[in-house]
Amino acid sequence: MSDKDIPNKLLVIIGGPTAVGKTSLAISLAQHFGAEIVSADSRQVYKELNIGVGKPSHEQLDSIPHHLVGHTTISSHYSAGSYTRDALDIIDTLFQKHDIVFLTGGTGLYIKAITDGFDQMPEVPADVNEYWTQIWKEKGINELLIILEQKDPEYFKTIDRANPMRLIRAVSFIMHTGLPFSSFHTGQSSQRTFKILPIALELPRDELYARINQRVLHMVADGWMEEAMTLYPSRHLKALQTVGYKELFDVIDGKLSLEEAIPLIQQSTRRYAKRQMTWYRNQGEWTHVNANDSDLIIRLIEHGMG
RNA sequence: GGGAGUGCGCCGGAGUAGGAGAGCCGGGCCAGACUGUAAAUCUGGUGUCUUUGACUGAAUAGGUUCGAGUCCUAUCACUCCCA
Repeated sequence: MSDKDIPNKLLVIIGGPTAVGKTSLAISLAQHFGAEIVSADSRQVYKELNIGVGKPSHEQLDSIPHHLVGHTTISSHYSAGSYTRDALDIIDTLFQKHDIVFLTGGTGLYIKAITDGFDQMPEVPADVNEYWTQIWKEKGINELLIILEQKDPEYFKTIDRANPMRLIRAVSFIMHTGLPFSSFHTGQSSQRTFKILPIALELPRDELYARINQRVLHMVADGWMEEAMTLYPSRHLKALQTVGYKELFDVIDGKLSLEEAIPLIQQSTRRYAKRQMTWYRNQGEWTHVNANDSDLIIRLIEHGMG
């Protein structure tokens, strides 16, 4: 497909680390351009998670249509794969009535799946994954490495052999489908029928870290602890393997006081933000813009619309 | 005022019967990886320099010794006990 065949549809992506100000900026941009917002956040998808994941407020959600926020539940097996299907569906629908759609959120992999696409491959049922997770816990990482080396020597060569999550994924896939995992990694990127403008918001490190520290205090003041208590029975679900909730569950368990937990939550949030910044620096072609420079962003979008 | 103890790299811990170490464990921080758990998971670095190596370093200043982080003296800081 050549450039002239691509319809004049533009997906504006607002990325950047947590607490940089994506949510409110995306809302004002969407209002400015009369558009709607699709979220790309692996934790805001759950209806049970609110305060601690920085979900937009009711007021914000009412001010502009949002998609993929709180549309699933923590007991589902939601993943990057399910997200990709859901998001592409919604984006296509939105482009039927709009020329511009905003995609915003902090989950780099989810955004990458939209921009570059995933290779098509069969689904692996959750219980297969759980089975191999159990094997890993009981027998260790070597058990997985042995299988992988036998069944998919190609992938064995390239995989990070210290990373249990990746190994569990690969072995689960291979044992379920009977096919080598690597045979599905064609690396062919999907051709989208819309243009993409990826903007990564950034702030000086000191400023961002100060905002994070402040935001954690606000979340606690807004009742984060109470939210954590209602979710405590679900603490082993993967949706609850989330910055802050882990620490608050320790408070409920009596391992920490709330006063001790707060600096720890601020710390793990800063570490999370750092990992995100690494992603935006090194994954994909992002235009880096100061988070306060909305004028520049508007000009970039207008230019992108052609 | 008297007594006891402890002092090393961003922090905590372990260890050291004179042959050492820019060393160990954990944390922090910095940097990195990333195609279905991704707020997850994983990796590396963290005295200085001209970096396959070299140099400086164990509170500070001296001393003993072939050799001192380790022993001695003084000083400083902190902790505890007694007044």
